[in-house]
Amino acid sequence: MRPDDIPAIRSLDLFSDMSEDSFHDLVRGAYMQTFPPQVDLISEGDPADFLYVVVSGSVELYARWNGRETSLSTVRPISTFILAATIKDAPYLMSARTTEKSRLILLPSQDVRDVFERDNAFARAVVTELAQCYRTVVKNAKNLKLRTSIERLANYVLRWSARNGGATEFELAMEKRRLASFLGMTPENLSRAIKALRPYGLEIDGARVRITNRTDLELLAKPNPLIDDFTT
Amino acid sequence: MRPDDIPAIRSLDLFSDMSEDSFHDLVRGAYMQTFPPQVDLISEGDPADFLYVVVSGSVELYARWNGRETSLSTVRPISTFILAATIKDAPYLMSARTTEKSRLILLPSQDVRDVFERDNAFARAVVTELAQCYRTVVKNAKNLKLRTSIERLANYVLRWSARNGGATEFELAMEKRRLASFLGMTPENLSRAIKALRPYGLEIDGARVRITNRTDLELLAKPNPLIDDFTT
DNA sequence: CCGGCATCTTGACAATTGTCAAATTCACGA
DNA sequence: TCGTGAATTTGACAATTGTCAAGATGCCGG
Repeated sequence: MRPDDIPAIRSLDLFSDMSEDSFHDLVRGAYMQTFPPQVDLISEGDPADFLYVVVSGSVELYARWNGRETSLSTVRPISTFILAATIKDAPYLMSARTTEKSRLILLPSQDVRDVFERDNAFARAVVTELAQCYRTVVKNAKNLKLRTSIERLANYVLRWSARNGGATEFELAMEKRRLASFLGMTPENLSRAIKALRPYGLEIDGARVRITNRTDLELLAKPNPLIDDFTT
Repeated sequence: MRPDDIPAIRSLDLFSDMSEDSFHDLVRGAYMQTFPPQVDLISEGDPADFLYVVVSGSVELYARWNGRETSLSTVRPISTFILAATIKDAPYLMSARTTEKSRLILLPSQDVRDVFERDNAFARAVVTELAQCYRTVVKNAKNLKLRTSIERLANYVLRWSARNGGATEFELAMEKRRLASFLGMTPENLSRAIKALRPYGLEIDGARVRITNRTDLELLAKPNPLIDDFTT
């Protein structure tokens, strides 16, 4: 593991409060690895051997059933994924693959569980992290069940605009195929949703997003902090 | 609070490991209350003033947006709800109402957070509980995104059959309107889904469920532990 | 036991979303 | 720069799901 990655992950909320000893125990058995794009990291159903930390690049979490596949989330630096499976020592519920060249840290799950048992500050940090994850998935479920695909797209764009400091123009963070899957629709349907939103003040040309009329777009999207605000 | 409710909630995984002192601190400020059916307990967006424990009856967690409403889960005895909001001191993401006459324990959130800070065993129990909640919602999201409404119904029935010890005949645990909402469809669509499953070995007459051909039903439902097994 | 009301079911229809095939655009390596 | 293959878009169509209205059923209180 590169020496300069240590302070980077140490500063994560999940690891910042724990004792120096515990942190040392955690990273002692860890290793860092760089993966090319589109590499399968884990497969749903596998035992949770590692807790992963995305240091650079990005990782897609997805799931399969009966020949169908859906994208559930994208993990960006610097954060961890599959913490719940690691702590519970349960099989992964989601598969993971890199979407681009990515540097990952792999922490052996047994070490994570050992430190979790010993270090109280770490145990509390895990709570905060899991509570955050839980609330994010609940918001996701609300988004899926309460909104049509056009509404989901409109709100997705507004969320990313907010994340970019309220920018009117920015780039899509993933290819459209993946975005469609994440939003719970087909790529064809996403194309049509994009066209349908043009009269409501949204233009997407390639990866370029332009909000031409925020008022109209918000009137249609009706963004709601209890679904769209990913800070609370 | 009735004296005989104390051992009942003390035996919950969430409370069983904590110190006697901590438990006492927790229940000292708690109060127990019995509510009639269809009483609104909390509303999404409200500050998380209490952690709730369902002692008897049942509570529906639901959410609203833009005039639409969807049922997200049903909490049955004995378990808690809205633990994540309580710990994070964040607004509720879901509303809650009793579905029947229910006895609930209300633990002031501040007390829960205080004990969480002090009692390490409790902090770890919270982790286990939250990890469980998280994985349940993830399974739910997979169910919604990967399956059609008919498949969701078929798997719902098989899950409840399993929960009833593999029974071939049992009663629906909620009215159809609520079930439809939970499964992400309209009541009309649920009616049709029920009819569509008759040739596949499922009969639902009123609240009575009869699996007449488990093989065919499973062939259609393709149940999967990574979506349908609520024990892992 | 009956009436009234909510739930559930059904039919007809509309909207949404998915599927398939073909055309077009785009990105990347030779 | 060009060619190749993947991604995206479009059109035509089908399947799924929702909406509305009406009728049937079931439950509860008087």
